[in-house]
Amino acid sequence: MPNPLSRKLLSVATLPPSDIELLDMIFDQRFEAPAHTNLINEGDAPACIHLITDGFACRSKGLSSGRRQIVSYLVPGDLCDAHVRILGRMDHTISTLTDCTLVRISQTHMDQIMERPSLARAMWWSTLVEESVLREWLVNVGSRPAKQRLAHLFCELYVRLRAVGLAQDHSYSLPLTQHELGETVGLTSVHVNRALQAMRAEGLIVLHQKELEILDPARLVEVAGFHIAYLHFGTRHGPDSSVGTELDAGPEPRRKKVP
Amino acid sequence: MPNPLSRKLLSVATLPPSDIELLDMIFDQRFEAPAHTNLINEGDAPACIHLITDGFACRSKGLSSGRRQIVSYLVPGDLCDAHVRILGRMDHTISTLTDCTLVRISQTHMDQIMERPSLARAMWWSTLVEESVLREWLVNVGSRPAKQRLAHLFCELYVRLRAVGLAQDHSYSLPLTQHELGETVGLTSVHVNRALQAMRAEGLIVLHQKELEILDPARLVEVAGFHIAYLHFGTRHGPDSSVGTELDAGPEPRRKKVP
DNA sequence: CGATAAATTGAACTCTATCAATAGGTGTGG
DNA sequence: CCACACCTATTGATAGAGTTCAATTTATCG
Repeated sequence: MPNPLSRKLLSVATLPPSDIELLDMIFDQRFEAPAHTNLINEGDAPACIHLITDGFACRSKGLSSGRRQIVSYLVPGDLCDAHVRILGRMDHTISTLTDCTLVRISQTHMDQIMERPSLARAMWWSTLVEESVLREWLVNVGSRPAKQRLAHLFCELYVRLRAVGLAQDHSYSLPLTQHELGETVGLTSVHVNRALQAMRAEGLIVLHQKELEILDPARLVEVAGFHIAYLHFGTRHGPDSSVGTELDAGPEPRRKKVP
Repeated sequence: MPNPLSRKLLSVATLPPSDIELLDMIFDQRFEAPAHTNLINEGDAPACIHLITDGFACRSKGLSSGRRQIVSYLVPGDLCDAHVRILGRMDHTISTLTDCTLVRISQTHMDQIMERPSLARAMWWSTLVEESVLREWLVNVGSRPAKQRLAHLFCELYVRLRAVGLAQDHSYSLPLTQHELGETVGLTSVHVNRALQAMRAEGLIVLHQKELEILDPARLVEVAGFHIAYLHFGTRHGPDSSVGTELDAGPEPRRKKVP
């Protein structure tokens, strides 16, 4: 059973055994954090990096209105801040959503990682994918109605969780409240509730007891307008690009061409 | 008169003269692109990198509904895709918004740049800042009402344009249609129009003939909830962090603390 | 079992979209 | 220089999506 990080990186790059060993070496200083804990605050200049081994966490920014916007999810295998050092200061907060187990990676270890070309490259790949996901989230929140936003989020999570072995049979554990889902897709918990019920009524999904089941994958993908490409699985490096292949709505129809 | 790229990078890092020379060497293969041209399409695996020298461009993603969402602006000094090679395939489209003049940078040149440690670092800094801006845009679209979205966008653009010498005296050229502004902040052109009028009526800004004037900077910043930190100017490297200092609303009041 | 958080429901209200029509600007060809 | 065509901005009326408030029910947890 590989560790979540190497599992993730291997899904996209081929790494020499020595690199994988290095990744495993790092797995000693593990610790737990209860749900709803801030791991790093906006404005901090953190000294070390976190890797999530188990549980859900998120990046978020708080507004003066009291509302907070979740800007990304961190699931097992995700690094919290591989590259903070370059920016020097956090521009957002990282909090656990559920009880998490994490691994702290010292800057020294991180430097060792970045010295290995294939690891450094895989690491950068990972943060560029994060950026791509961010773009898709912006599209989601900026241009899709409530039901589609949720549908899209569910598709993405299915693919991401499946890649780390946390989803099977079109269903996975989604330990978030409707309020948190709302903070993610820019909706009220009340509205999230009603949208979920509508989706349930249409036989798309069931979300019950923190367990999400996708009843009609094909239609969910279609409703969501979900195109897996932005997750960049299996692009360029690895031969194994099968993951999630099944969850995608063919190519986007071309828009009116710009002259 | 320095070139826009080195100007931008110098604002955050100290570069040896040889690095600056290298950046200037690259400035030969310049070309023009008319407004509304796609430079790179979603799905492409581009062979070279573009740098904007003059004009506005954007990254966007199109939906099957026909709507497109602009996910970031590219202004002079911005590189279109420093690191596409790592992902291999574009997950979004890059188009000009106005007539642009660009510089094409070959992969060879790019490799040369990335071989210089301080340039590579500055380059990565630049893409991490882009990611930070993306997060802020997500917050903008996900949690702010129409007027605030526009206000926030105008603040950001002021700071960014000023950093490359394209804004003075709280005013700058904003050569976008209201429809394009809408595509940016997730609103209809009609609604953008009304929001702009309201802002004008309140004495916040005037946008006329593609020229934006900020009438009341302090209040605009306050309305927008604009906090300059996410642009990461002057963080860590350079001594010159004065740029845009004046356009910021003090620290965000702490939210209710998570236990 | 009681206490607290989460989910659900209904009604009223707000913001934003849609539709449709008018006015203003800009550029082109005659 | 004018007239026409086209794009952009503006306005009004109407509909829809999403929010707010408040109350109720259902889970969850010690």
